[in-house]
Amino acid sequence: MSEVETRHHRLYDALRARICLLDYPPGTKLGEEALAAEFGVSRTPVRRVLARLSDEGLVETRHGIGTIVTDVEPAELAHVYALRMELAELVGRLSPCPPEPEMLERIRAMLTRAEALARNPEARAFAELNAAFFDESLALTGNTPLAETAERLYFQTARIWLARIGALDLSRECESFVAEIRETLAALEAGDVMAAALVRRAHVSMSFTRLKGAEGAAEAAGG
Amino acid sequence: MSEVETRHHRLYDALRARICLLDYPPGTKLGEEALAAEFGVSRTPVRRVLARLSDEGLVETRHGIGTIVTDVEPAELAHVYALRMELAELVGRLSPCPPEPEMLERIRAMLTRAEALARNPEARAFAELNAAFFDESLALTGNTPLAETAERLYFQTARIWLARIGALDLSRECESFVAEIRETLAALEAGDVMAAALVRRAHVSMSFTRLKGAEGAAEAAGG
DNA sequence: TAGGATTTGTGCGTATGTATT
DNA sequence: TAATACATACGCACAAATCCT
Repeated sequence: MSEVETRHHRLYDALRARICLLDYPPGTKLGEEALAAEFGVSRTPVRRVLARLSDEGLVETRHGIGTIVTDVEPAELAHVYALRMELAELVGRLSPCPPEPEMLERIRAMLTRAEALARNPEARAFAELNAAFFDESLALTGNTPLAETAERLYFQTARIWLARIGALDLSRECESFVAEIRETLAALEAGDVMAAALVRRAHVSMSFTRLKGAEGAAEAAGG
Repeated sequence: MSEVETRHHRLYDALRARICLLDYPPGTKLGEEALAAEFGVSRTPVRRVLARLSDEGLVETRHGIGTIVTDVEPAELAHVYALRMELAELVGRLSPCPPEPEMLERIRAMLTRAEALARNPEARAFAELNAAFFDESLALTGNTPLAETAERLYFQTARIWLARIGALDLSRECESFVAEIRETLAALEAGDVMAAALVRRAHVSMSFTRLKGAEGAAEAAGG
């Protein structure tokens, strides 16, 4: 990979992570000059990265105003979740890849961390571990376009889910996550990728149901 | 829409169409300077569009060499088709939208044009009509992320299909297309979006099968 | 091997658009 | 309403990379 591409990825990954972990919550204004100074480059490569984030819908750039981290409307959120559920299942049906031993080892390590997290819940550590687990799940399909699509959709809504997690029961979310990793591990150790995919689909569905419930409760309470 | 965005879309749509209709076949070098001169802008907005096309995988930009229209490997092609089939079905399951009368009218007009094309096959006109029909099909779902994903995948492989169409029986492709429009129209006139989605899935599948058959025949013949 | 031609990447000054006072 | 501040969009000149002779 060329040095240009390396730097682009470094910038892109850093900004995307900050957006999705709410270091930059929706509405945050990202100054080209400030980012350029922080990363030790000029405005040009920064603008290249912001353009990509804009094409992907994570930020919105407007002439004379700035580059602002976007929010996601509830209707759009529902659509993304509905699609993510279907894609999760497709991971088990289109070119499923049996997991390598190293992958199982990594997931076991995640389970340990998740269990510790469940005993001592913390939103940000939860979000990071969740993202890492999602990243592993993408390796279960050899269908590259499917993996790329699933990843894009995950990053489009991860930050919204994290933003609303205060309204949810964080410890309950952690419990559910631990259960998901356990069930996934059992499926993968049996070599059943389809079962792992169905577990994931079920948990995406439940996660969205809890999200909707929390939203409804917040609205009913006048929030 | 701002003037900046308007120009961006004009450039983007133009270049994407040229790539997908094989005005720029894979391997073509797109010069920033030349495009800037043709569209009466400087290199900057051209580079903005080429960056987007690069992120979407339609071109590949390399320092010191140029921006080159990509090709798609057979394995990748198979993955994209497999995914497109599934997404075609999802159009009927996720937020299906009953078609408006104007849409039916437009599809009837397409049927007429397709029938004329079947009597007098022509690859480029076929490709354009096919793209227009696909565009209409996206309106059948209210799930925006699904529609956007389906569109991206369509544009990733449309040019490959068109490039290989010489190896196929063009008149047979036209016949199949006429049949697809007829069946789709029947389904939509009955208000059955799911049936229309299944028709589409079936035809995407058959199209890929014919493509594989032609590839295999070409290889067997030593091509 | 060297050097010139060509092409993209970068840096920065300027133009343009927006919001606020 | 006008002026000012500030941010992005643009265009150009130069640097860096590649190819060909």
